[in-house]
Amino acid sequence: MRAPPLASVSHDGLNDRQREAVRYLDGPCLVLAGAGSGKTRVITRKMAYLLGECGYLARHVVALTFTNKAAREMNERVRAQVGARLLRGLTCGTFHSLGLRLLREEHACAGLKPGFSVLDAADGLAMVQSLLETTDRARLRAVQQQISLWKNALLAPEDAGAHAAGPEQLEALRIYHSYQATLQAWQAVDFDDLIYRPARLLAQDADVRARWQARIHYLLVDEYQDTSACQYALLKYLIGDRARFTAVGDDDQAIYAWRGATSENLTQLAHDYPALRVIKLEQNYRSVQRILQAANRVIAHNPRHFGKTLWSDLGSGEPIGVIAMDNEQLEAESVAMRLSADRFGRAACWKDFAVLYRSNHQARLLEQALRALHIPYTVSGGQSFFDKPEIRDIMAWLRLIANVDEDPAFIRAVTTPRRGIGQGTLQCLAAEAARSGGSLFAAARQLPADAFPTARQAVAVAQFVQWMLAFQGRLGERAAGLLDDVLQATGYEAHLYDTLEERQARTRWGHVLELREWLVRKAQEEGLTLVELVQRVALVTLLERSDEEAPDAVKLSTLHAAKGLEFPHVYLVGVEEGLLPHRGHEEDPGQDASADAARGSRLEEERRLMYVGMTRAQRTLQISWCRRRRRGREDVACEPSRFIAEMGLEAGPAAATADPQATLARLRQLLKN
DNA sequence: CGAAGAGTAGTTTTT
DNA sequence: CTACTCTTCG
Repeated sequence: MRAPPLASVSHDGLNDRQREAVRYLDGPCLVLAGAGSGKTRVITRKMAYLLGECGYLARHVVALTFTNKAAREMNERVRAQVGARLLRGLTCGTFHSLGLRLLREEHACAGLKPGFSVLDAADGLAMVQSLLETTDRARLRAVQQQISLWKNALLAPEDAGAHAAGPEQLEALRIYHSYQATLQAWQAVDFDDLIYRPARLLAQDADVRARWQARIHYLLVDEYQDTSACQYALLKYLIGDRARFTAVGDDDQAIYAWRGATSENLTQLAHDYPALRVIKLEQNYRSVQRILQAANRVIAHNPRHFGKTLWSDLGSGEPIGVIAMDNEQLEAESVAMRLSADRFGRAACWKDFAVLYRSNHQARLLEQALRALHIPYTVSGGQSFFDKPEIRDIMAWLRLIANVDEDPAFIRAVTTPRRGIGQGTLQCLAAEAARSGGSLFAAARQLPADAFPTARQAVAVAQFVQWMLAFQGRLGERAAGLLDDVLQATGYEAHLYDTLEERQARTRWGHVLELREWLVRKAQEEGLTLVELVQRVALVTLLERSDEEAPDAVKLSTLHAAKGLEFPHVYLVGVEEGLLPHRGHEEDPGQDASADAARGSRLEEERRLMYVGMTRAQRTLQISWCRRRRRGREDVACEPSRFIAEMGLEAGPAAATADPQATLARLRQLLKN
């Protein structure tokens, strides 16, 4: 982060407001931190303050974030200030990882066995599919999302009925009931359960509540505006009457309402804790004035609860560029070329640049365009390492060893690599499981050999069961040896080379070895058992090495994934009606009195997304939109986003009047030489 | 049972 | 255009 000007700070590098936020420990504290106002600095300094000067023991301090990356960064920054020794025992992680830990430690009270599984979204969707018996993907996702929203609103299946309206919601409710029952039968939890179940448990069980409240003496929450009702409930139970906590957030950057977050939690906090000290951070240390002013104008179109006015003394900066391109292909090419020219012209590094967009699929064209000009880049988000089929294959084995009752893992493990067990055999097992009410594995174990159509199937199943039981008995061993034996037993490497082309097999096997390395390293570093490792993997979205090595590369990122980051130069692409704001989110606020009108309209959230994107930029901001864009099959005409008008740029001789197409041709010529 | 082929549907954001 | 699903054949 850029060093603040000397005049406004004292020796400790904090301004008055920031210092107040760090030092205030007497009661509940809410820090309203505008974009670029030094939020991370405050939160890490406060942790250092607690652990250092105030003598809090690390194991009594909990800091919660939304992403693993944010947690890791926070950890490092605090360590740099207080040293590794004082950090031992500190809980600094995501809501989900804290929830997982609580469930693990209190598994008996929660009605779970120690090796319970954590299902990822794909497994959850598969379960909804089997329950709903349809292949309509849109419908399946809608049901899954509805269930997720109910959980985030802390509604059990029994309670959700009161909030379900219409045949579709009632159907979703029916699925919700059986969904939870099936999870319990599998001894599995889904992502949302990692918050939902701990919150319920703390509400119901006074002993558990007392245990955790005694343990947490101070709690800090980052990105508080993105908490759901469920997460807020969890927080309240953890905080207890002591109410020693600091929440940091910015209602203007709330962009996760679609997954159950309610920025009402900000106003709710003042109601629930009348002693709440509210501190506003309004000086922006990131962006030049032109950018900040335009962003302020855009966000001013939203109704706002807290009157923050961000200001900056970093100079006015260059005008914001807005250009229109004929289609997304040209847009991507022009970004690539302007990027090249910019880097040269400003003598900057590649990593000083970011290209931001609304939705993931936009990355494709940009990647192509950048690759064509040999511009190094990294893509944030996108498909995760742990989503790769070869990784899911191996993980299915490990998950099954940890919890033989988890049917999704069973199905995957028993069918890959192919071992003569297919649809027919699985149907046999499913029938038995349905009859006895047990898991597929239990069925495989119990079913006599003559229950299968062919003897071959019976043998294959029996052998698989033997394997599994043998591995299960070795759960206590070191992860490395067990893992190697699993790979050996499955013959996975040979399977890859048998079924794929040489090249592909080699990369995939490489991934498997990477996974092996990662698991073994984790096991050693943090002293985790295989069971713990397997549970944690569901929460890890990216391999950690990916941002450890910091190559000099342009960052391609969705707006959502860009939150919390900053770049000297930002290109914001696809700023059109229908994309940003996204289709179906353009309705004007106010008219309908439906439930989510209270939560603020979707348009407002899209506007905040624009605001987040703009405020990532430190020095220059380039915005582009396309006159035509391919949507599905057909080309459609597009109009510039209303947010461009809302920026209120002075109509000058700047970029608006330049002919981008001509510029493009000129640049193209330039690059040829 | 499993692999290769043809046809078909699909585009928001993520822990 | 691509990725995935369902179908058909060995």
